[in-house]
Amino acid sequence: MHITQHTDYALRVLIFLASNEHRLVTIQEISERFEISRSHLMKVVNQLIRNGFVEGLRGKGGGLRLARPPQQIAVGDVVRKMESDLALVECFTDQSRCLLTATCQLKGVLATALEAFFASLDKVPLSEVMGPAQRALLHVLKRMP
Amino acid sequence: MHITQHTDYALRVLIFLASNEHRLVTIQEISERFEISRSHLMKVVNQLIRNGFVEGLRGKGGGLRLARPPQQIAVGDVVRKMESDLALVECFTDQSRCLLTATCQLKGVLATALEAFFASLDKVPLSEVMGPAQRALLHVLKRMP
DNA sequence: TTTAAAGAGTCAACAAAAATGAATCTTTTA
DNA sequence: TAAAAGATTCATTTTTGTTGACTCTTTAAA
Repeated sequence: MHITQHTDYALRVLIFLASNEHRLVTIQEISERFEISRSHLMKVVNQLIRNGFVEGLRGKGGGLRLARPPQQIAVGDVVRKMESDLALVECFTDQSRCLLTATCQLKGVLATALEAFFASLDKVPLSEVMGPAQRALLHVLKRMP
Repeated sequence: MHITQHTDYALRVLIFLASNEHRLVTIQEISERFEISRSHLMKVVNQLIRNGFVEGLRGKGGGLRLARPPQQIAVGDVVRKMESDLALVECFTDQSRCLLTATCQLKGVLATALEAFFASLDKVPLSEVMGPAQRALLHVLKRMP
């Protein structure tokens, strides 16, 4: 049972962007801050952009920002979109050759459990994993003109 | 997000044993039935025995049987015991070097979701994943002297 | 209209984890 | 006491995930 580091990084990038909502942040900056190689991080960011969580502005003076306010981004959604392979066991796929398939109910039971996992994560918006200090900052900024 | 095939096999072995509660089943037989190598399956069975789900009787005429009736074995318990590494993300471990650690609440959120996953599996006893036909057989056998 | 700053994509190398099975050892009971 | 069962160890192979170099494309500022 693992979430790929890819997904882990994605969440951290989002948290970082949420903590810097008032400005554009470059991949360069994040890669330095998190001590991850730029090109590696790029792939993570890319997927975040393709999935509509982040807006990437190219060209001089460009950078990244959240596509929506952090209150409207559910952690569950991010994990679902970033984890490409959610087949918990072989028999989730079409080419299963498990000899119990006909009779066993395992697949449904595991699928239900996976839903429970995501349902739990869906309840949590990005703004709630940011940490108190950063969340407070978010409130202050909202009041500013 | 994956469960290892190891765990998958473990569940299948248990289902098979539950479907043959009235007799001893050898690893040999299971390996033939599931088309898995004997020595590989052995490791799975071994772990099942060490965790008290299965009783292994050695020597001539020996074999395997469930240590408890299938109604008393929760799927969640099996998965928990078979999956050795339940650290969803790096920061679950002690040596985490995530630079957000101090402030971010991700760890707790993911841990809660993982609990929800297992809570869902804990509700399901082995007897419920066996398939209707086999379960019916179980009832009949219970009534026999 | 050029240039530099940004993201996008491709590719190959590397590392870690999981799966597999051969060979050998131990226990036990018919 | 021999044969049938599980137990253990080890090495190999396969798969998956991680990493980063290199090159391409876009775009806004100078």
